[in-house]
Amino acid sequence: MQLSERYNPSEKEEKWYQHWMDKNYFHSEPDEREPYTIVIPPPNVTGVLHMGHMLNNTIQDILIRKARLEGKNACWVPGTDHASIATEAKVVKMLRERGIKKSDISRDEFLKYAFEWKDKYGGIILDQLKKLGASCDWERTRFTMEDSLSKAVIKTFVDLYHKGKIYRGLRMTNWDPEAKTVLSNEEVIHKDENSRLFHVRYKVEGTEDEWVTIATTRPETILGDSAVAVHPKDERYTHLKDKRVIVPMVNRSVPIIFDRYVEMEFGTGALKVTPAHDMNDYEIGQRHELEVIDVLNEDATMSEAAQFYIGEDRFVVRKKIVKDLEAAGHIVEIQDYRNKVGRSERTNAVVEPRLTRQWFLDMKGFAKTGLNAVKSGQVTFYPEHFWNMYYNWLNEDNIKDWCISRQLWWGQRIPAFYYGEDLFVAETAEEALAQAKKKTGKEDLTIADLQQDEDAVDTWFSSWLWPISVFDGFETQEELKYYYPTNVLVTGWDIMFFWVARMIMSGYEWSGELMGLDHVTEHGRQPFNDVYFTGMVRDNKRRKMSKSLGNSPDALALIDNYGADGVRFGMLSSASAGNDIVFDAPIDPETKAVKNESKLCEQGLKFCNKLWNALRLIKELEVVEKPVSAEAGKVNALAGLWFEEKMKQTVHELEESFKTYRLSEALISTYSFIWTDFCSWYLEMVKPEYGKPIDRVTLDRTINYFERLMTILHPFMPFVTEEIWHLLKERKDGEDCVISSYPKTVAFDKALLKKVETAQEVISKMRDTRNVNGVKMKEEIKLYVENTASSKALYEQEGILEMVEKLANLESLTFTDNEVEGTISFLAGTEKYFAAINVTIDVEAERERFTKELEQAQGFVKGVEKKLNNERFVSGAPEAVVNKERQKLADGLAKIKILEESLKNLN
RNA sequence: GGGCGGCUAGCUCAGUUGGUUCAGAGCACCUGGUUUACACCCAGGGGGUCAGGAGUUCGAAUCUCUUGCCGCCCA
Repeated sequence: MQLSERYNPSEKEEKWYQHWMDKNYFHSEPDEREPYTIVIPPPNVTGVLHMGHMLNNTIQDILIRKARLEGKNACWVPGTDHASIATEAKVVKMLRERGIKKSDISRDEFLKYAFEWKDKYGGIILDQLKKLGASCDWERTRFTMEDSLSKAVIKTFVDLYHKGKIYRGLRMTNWDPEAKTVLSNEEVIHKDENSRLFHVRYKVEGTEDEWVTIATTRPETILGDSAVAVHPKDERYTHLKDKRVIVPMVNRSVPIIFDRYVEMEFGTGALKVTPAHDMNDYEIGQRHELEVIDVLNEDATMSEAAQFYIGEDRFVVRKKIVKDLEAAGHIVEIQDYRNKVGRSERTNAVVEPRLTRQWFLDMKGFAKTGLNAVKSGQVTFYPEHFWNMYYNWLNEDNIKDWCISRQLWWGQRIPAFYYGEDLFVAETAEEALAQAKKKTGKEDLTIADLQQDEDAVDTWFSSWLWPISVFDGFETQEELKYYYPTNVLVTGWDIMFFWVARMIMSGYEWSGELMGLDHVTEHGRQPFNDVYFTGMVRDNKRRKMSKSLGNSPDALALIDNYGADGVRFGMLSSASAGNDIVFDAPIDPETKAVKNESKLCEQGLKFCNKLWNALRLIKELEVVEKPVSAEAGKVNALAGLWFEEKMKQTVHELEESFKTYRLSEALISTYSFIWTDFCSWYLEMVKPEYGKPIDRVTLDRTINYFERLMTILHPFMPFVTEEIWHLLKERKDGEDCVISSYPKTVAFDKALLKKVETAQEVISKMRDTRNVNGVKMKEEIKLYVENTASSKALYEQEGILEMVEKLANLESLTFTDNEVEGTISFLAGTEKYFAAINVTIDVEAERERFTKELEQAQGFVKGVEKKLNNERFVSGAPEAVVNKERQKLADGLAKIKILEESLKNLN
């Protein structure tokens, strides 16, 4: 067979993905096997694949593919969430381009356009996941706005309302003036920004020239001031008790109030109070029964109540009012200042505190449940320390009620119906009507008399149901009972509050009601047993990679350049759980644009090529029935024995890594097992001399090992392993790597591994000796080993001697009882070797080398002796540790003896 | 202000209950090698006071305290 010189990912990957799809390998139906379930943290329907998705979904795919190989019923449910704010913005934009204003069309018409948009663009990210190799059950693809999932949202809303956990109230809320909707606290991102602190003086009422100076970063809100507050203990202001000041411009007389909230050290110690536009001022206002003057419209332009600048934007007004105040002599000082500014997570607009009437979910009980789920171990976090962040948010001192209503159309409409002052919450208008009739006694009421709430619920109020709703769990529990609790949720820690915490809450809220007490008592109420938090993908300046910063490489371009396998390797090899990863995509110094290049991904591609070349070696060998020589037979047999044990050892290590989600570690172990142990040692052992054939038994065994390696590597690099799997031998229909079987963990022969390791050390030392002395690898040389009990024991293992001869390219390896004249000696293990090298020996250099080694050995022995002479160590440490120390001492002493002899012989 | 995480080789990071010469990997670097599966390669090599200090222990990169710097979460 003729194989191309290099592995070419692009031509293979599409072919195999299609093959897996044709075979329907990713589809899962409940059966008698143990399930292994993952629900995807639904990406945003407006999203395109970015580095975070690649990391996150590579991890999920590794876990799900491994479970599949282990014979479990692996089910990975994909899908998207409807992302109300982001999508509504996109749809509004699309409409604008078509010359349609949102305000001119009805809610239903708008939704029609929105679904149209979603059908066109909403699946992009899922198609991109296929390029990455994600083995999702695509038949199960769900969307948070589809019927069944929407019904679940409505049902749970009504349920929570009747349980008394949802209420409606007038509160200070976070207003996004761009999206024109309220936000939850979690959707506001606070960051330090440069601003200015303005010191403005207000005249004390009834005086000619007495002033109180306040400090503010938001002078435009002065127009809505309804008091000036000072600290009751602030002596600078005690004389102003019961006095009033005049608010500049609007000339409103407002009281000077005394409130302990005021920080005396900050600014001038006097605080302007604007209850309508600041969370804290609102509270002060309530305490002192102050007037609430709302000077802003919903789009953050000045309202009629402001009296000035009506209809102008708040930031424009900020500049104008400073000028006008200055002209009127009110500005005392302007300082540069840094303060926290809250911006909308989605639109980046500066969030405006605003008094609005909204729906809230009472979080007290939920928070307790959420905490307990993790504390009790029913849900386990990886890495553990994320518990701290979780606790911090959920503990009763910090938890805030969740504002769940949004002033948007793209989302599930709140099932609340108003009739005058009365409110009816029901799953359908008909039910609400029935309630209304009962309550009012008016039998002739119709649906048209009821007014449904205009708002939609927060997107997260639908995605928190995801682990249940993707199985249609609120309608029928058959699938839910099989797949729930899911095994693991893989997500970035930045989404801990949005998803992780709330999914846990909803899981505990409804799993029992849905599946019955007996069922959840046995299987658990938690939506997932484990949570694997990934880190954020950052650039080399440690900034989070994002589209807006332009510092993220194009995910698909990376796949084009290195293959999905290469990219998966690159993503994962740098990603230990929970730690942020610095991705090495370089920046073009000229264009300043990020290049779609990566050293890590390149390493992945090179690895594919290494595998490919190992395959080429095997495929191009000529085969005979018997080994070409007795020596070859012995080496091949040893290679087989050894590699079998080495594989068992590696599988054991991998299992340990997987258990605690150390996937990066697992990949590196697999990589070095294949590259170093298989290619550099095993294949070199069994590889025939140039032009010679290989015997069939060895070749078959080698193919068998290679095949098992492909299964082990498959979860990490699915495409190249499938390709090689098929080229290794003829396969029957359906005999594919993706569904092959993963090796089980079994005990392995440590003694044999140790012997081969020692032989490898001899070979390395011999190679080094050649290197140092400038002896070519091709030149065969004679090597002697001192005849000792331990060297005898080593070479009693059949094949070791032949292995050393072959890989060190020796003419012979023989035992000797004496020092061999005119040779260069070296130590390997506790054995002394003499290499008959045809060079004049530099006695001084040799002496130096031995002396250095001797000093090292003496230092080592000294340390060990100190330990062993310590009573408390010998009696206190475990016996195994003490024995190891004794062995170390013996080995060290033997080494010293040899080195001393060598030095003596030099003289 | 409350809390969390990090500081280990030039760079990016591993190091699991303290115990093997435990100080490690990859990249980068240096030396040698190409008719031989692979130069996307092979064989070797150099390089670290484990941020500083103190403590616990027979024994500390690992546990405790403390100082410094960096990053993050919450207010």
